[in-house]
Amino acid sequence: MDRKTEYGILFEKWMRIMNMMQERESWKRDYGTGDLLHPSEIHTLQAIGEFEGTNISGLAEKLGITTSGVSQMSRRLEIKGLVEKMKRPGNDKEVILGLTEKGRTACIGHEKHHQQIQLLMNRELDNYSDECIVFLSRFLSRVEEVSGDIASGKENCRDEGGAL
Amino acid sequence: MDRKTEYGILFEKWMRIMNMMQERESWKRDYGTGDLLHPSEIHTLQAIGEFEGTNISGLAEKLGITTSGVSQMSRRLEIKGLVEKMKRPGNDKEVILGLTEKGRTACIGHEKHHQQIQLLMNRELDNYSDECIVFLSRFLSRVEEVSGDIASGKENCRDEGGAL
DNA sequence: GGTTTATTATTAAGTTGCTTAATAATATTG
DNA sequence: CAATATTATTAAGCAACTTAATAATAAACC
Repeated sequence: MDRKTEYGILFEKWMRIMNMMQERESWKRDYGTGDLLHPSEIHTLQAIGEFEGTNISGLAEKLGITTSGVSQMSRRLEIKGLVEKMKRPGNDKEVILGLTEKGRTACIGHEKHHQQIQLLMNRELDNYSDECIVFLSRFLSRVEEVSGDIASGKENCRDEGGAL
Repeated sequence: MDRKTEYGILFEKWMRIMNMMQERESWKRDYGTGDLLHPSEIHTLQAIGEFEGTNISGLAEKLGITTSGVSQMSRRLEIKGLVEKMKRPGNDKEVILGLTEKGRTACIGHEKHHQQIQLLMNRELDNYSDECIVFLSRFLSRVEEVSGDIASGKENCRDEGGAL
């Protein structure tokens, strides 16, 4: 099989995988608390755990969304009993976020889930030579670079980048 | 550097790329008609072009969404002047979909955009040996397989799969 | 100290891309 | 011809945001 044909097949595979990932973005899951959490909810929860004690605007910055979005999401998580909101001591303006016990449980469940996926990848990678691993690492780095370049508008497009 | 460490770095890279792809899913773009089209709009448009003359429910099946969703999206595309709706001859029930000239222009623009991204990947792949290409192809196939398995519920989860 | 300005959080309303449920119209079948 | 099925649309709702407006508090300035 010639190289160009192989490239085409490879690209199609890549695109199919990307599409799968996008579909998966609507799924919800129980991380061990009995609640079905949406990806955005568990993602926010994880960030609250990682930056425990941060205020709304701090978290907004970390997540790259508006304070409004964080405010809404944290209220939802508070209602579900996963997050605690309290005033920062000596400051009546800022609201700082922390995990409840239940929230911590969900975070641990999420972490475990993450590790399970990583394990799957590790098991796959075990089948290949060192050279392959080095190549794959380099290739993914390049994808990340190029993807970032596109995102920062170095391509001739008005508002978007590609899906590489 | 030992293999396990390399695996960790690789996995992080993979996850970062997946996250980038997801963010990109909200961007809109001008495909040569002056309209800024959302990914879903251009995706639907492309499908209408591919299965020209299909009815609403046929397209819904192809896209894996409800007829209601297709009905709404096709109305939007009709309003934007990209899609034409008409009754199937000899049938007052079915609505068949086709592209307008403008819609065709957008589709061609989309195709070109696709090709540009593919070109970027091809150029990158040109730097590697045949062995690397064969490996990458195999690796992506495995990712697709495993990802599909997870999706069809072969993992111990209630409603979700992983992000491999 | 008091006034202006800035920071911070919330809320209301809007958007996208769907979903489910209800409705209406047309086809098909018995 | 009546009952059933297919098809398309609409209304309402949800998730995960956004922008714009509002309200409260803190900081800076004079």
